[in-house]
Amino acid sequence: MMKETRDTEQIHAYLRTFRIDSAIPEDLKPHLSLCRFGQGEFICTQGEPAGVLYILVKGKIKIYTTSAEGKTLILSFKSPVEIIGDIEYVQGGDIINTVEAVTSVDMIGISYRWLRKFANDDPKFLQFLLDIVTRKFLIKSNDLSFNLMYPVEVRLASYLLSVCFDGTDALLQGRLSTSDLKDAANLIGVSYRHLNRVLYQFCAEGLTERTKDGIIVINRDGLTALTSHNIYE
Amino acid sequence: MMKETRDTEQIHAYLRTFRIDSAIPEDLKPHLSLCRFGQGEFICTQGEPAGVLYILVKGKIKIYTTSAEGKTLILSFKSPVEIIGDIEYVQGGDIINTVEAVTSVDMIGISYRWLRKFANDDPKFLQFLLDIVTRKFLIKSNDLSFNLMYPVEVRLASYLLSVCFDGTDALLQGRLSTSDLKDAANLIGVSYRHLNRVLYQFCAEGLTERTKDGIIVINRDGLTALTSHNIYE
DNA sequence: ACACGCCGAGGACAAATGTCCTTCCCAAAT
DNA sequence: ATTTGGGAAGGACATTTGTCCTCGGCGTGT
Repeated sequence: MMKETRDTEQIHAYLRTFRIDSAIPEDLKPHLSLCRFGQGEFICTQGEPAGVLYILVKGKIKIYTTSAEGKTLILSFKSPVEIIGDIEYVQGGDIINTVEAVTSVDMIGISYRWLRKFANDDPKFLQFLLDIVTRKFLIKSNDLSFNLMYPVEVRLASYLLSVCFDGTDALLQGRLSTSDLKDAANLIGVSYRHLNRVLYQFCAEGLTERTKDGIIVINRDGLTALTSHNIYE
Repeated sequence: MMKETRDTEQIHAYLRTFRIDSAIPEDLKPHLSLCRFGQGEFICTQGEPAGVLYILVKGKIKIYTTSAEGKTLILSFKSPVEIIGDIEYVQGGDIINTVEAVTSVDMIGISYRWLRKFANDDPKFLQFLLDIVTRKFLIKSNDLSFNLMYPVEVRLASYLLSVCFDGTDALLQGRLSTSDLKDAANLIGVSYRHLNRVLYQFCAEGLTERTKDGIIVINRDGLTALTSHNIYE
């Protein structure tokens, strides 16, 4: 179902939009392709061999990991611009996490084969990667500290805020469907049951409100007060 | 109390030992210095401006973060070879975490000033950094999943194992002092009280034993069984 | 309209974890 | 040797979080 094209125009438009034009060596540019994934499709699967570096340029993806026991844990949701497969490219191992398209998604794909040939010694490109990976590290690092240091209440408030005024879903401002909430619970690392309890609290305090099919954030400032300065991502 | 020298012999011996000789551009080599920190000394402090990249070549360090509320969380212990200040170098921000010498410590220090001048466009060096940072990312990523997916019991068992047969402290094989245990609790993100409870369990099951000033790991395989495949770091 | 079935919210209880406090042991000081 | 202080272990209780189950609403098919 994934559709791969070589729409050079489109690809370069994306590169310009996200200002990564200059990070891509000229020799590499002919080998970029544009990949469109449908909603729910898998972009890559944990444990399989890695071979393509993707740049997310449109849509929203979900990244999660599956433990040996089969438990699944959502690690993050990402919007453009984001890189997938960078870690695997550098380390040379199998794919670490599963990535799934939440909406329909456009990605620029670059085969490792061409990367090694045309980009592996290019300082601009390496600096670009380095910037990306250090950013990812910082985000992970914050996540980890945040999870260990703060109670569910704060983490949930923080998460609600992060999706509430995330420009990408302007239509649903502050609105979360039930399935979103389930994902939130998973991301936060707490049972859905307990998330509901905390949500009950939030509603009682007038911070949120329940609707037929989810919740709405009513009092953004109230939630902000809970998280003070610590924001997810 | 930190002592900085230019013992070229020693520095190059270290570089060779850890096979990072080839990652350092020749022009940069004259600007390396050897820094010795005493036990308990701070190598760098969260929030201060960053200026030096350090390579840990001897001794053991502790990395921790302090939250806005003043709570402190141990992120990791590290032995050679490890890089400190890489993220800050790439991102250009202040120091992210506090790093403290657990034992007396030798580090090779390189000023950002010289790095920018002699290494910033060097593919070998950039690849070296990239390798380091992706590794760090993987470790963080595992930590995060591990913490969210497994109960304290498993995390503690895993941690005990990781320090038990970590060659660096061969003399204390499987022996943990009380203060080590406090650190362990902090690292795992659990109260010391609770860690003691779990430890009580372990002792009851014959996995560990209490001594006058700490515990000893008795049954390594038993602990391994608990953690199955998931190992800290 | 009615019956059926699914799914989500919340109740009830159990397990995990945190907080506070008491007790006890050991080491240093007198 | 006695005292004293600090620190560590464990008891008691509170809070958080998980598991399991029930109930009710809503959509679907007839």
